[in-house]
Amino acid sequence: MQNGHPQPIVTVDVVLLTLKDGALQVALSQREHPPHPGEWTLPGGWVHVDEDEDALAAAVRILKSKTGLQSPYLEQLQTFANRHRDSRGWSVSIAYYALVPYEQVHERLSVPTRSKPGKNDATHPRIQWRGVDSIRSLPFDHQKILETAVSRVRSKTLYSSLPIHLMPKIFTLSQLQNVYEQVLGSSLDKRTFRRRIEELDLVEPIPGALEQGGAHRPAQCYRVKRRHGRELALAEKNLR
Amino acid sequence: MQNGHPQPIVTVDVVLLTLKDGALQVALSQREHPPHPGEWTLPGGWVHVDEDEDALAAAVRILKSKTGLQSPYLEQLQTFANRHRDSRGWSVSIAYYALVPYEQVHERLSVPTRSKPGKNDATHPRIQWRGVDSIRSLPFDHQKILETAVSRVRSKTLYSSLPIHLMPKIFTLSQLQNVYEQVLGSSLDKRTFRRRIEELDLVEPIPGALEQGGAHRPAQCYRVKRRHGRELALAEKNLR
DNA sequence: TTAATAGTGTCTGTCAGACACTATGTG
DNA sequence: CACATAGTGTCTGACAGACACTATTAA
Repeated sequence: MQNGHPQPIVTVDVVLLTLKDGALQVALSQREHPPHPGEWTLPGGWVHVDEDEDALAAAVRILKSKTGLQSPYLEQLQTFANRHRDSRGWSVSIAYYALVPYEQVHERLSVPTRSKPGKNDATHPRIQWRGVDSIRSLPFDHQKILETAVSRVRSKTLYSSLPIHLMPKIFTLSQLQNVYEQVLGSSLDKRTFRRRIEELDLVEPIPGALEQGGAHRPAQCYRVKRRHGRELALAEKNLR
Repeated sequence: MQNGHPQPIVTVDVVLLTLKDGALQVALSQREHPPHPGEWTLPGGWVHVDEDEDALAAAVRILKSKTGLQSPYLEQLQTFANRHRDSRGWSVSIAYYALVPYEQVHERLSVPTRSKPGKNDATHPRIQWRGVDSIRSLPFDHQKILETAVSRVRSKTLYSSLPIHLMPKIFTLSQLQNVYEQVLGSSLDKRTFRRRIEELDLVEPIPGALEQGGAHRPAQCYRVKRRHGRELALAEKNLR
């Protein structure tokens, strides 16, 4: 209650996406409390006005507490706010989407934390990965939030370097092209793809680094240029 | 307070834009109460959980109460949410932007309502139009919200038909091109512009309607095709 | 006639897609 | 050698920008 007005509930929900088994997958988290106890939903939570500086900080905190992830690419998606989406009352969900390389998730969720042995994180959150195109319905309006996020990621993939945030630190151009193709669900022409990547000027070859092992010509290894590193991703603004 | 968590304040702010005197202008509304009493800000207000169905409905209500406008093009912009933007506490602003033809605003704000003579709307809100590029600072974080909106409108103008919502019901292609140029602040090639408009397939010539009067060849009059009328605009979704 | 704006024809440089070609590793 | 994938050369059709040209009115 503020100035005589009852206030809506304010939450932040995060659509965390990764590429696994050749498909775009979303992280679902199991709810502990009503409404929908035990069901799998997008990771979300209340804004904590006493500890969160802003909505982005709330998203970072929630993502870390529910998945252990520290700093994936994170960007505001859209706000979903109406009377019916949550049975507890008129509610606002400031939705974010996040991209993370699967190798990074895998470390976090399957390997016990060695850095602080005294701290018990065995109760680490229950996360389930689901292919985004196999999900038919989710509690609240999370299905719609998910669809909005996937649609946004796919369309930004058409004209930006967004999928770079799904790559490991070192990768080849063929691997990068595969990631684009898996996100979009369609194949791309090799020459055109490489021209685009070169124009974007976001990656650079690692001198002398070649990927050996295949029964074929070894591939040049690339990395993201410094100024476009993952740490800067948080600060990136909407292009349009 | 919900579930033991103090809740943020939730408001909706609207960046209402029009084209007047050859430039993009924004509607500012004079605040009545603290904080910043008497100062000019973006029209905004609380979400009323008892009367608003959703955030869009709140934006419509706020816009109507502060400007008298019924149904301009209205679309969610972005949500600004942090601890510092409002001195009353941790606050959320779900920001919208709206486009309206100036002739329509002019009717509403300067002509007394004749439809319901018994109802007094003489106390109609104080609105001031300011060129968007002449504004250097606004209270709260409204400067940033304004800049985000203007930037979004300009970039969408580059690849969409957004400025159509700034046009009167009947217009010529030259007038439409002028509007695009005024929004963008740069001139466009006539041939290229007309090709684009034709491809978008959003407007149609009005049979037999020519704009007479000038000392030159009369221009064909156009209108927005039915399926793209202003009444549908509210339901339109983000392209990307 | 001139002036002014509406509207069209058309050349040209750029560039994305297509695809063939060369390069270089393994077995 | 065959084979597989990496990486490059290059043709071509589509198309955006540029701009000249025609059309149609008023005075």
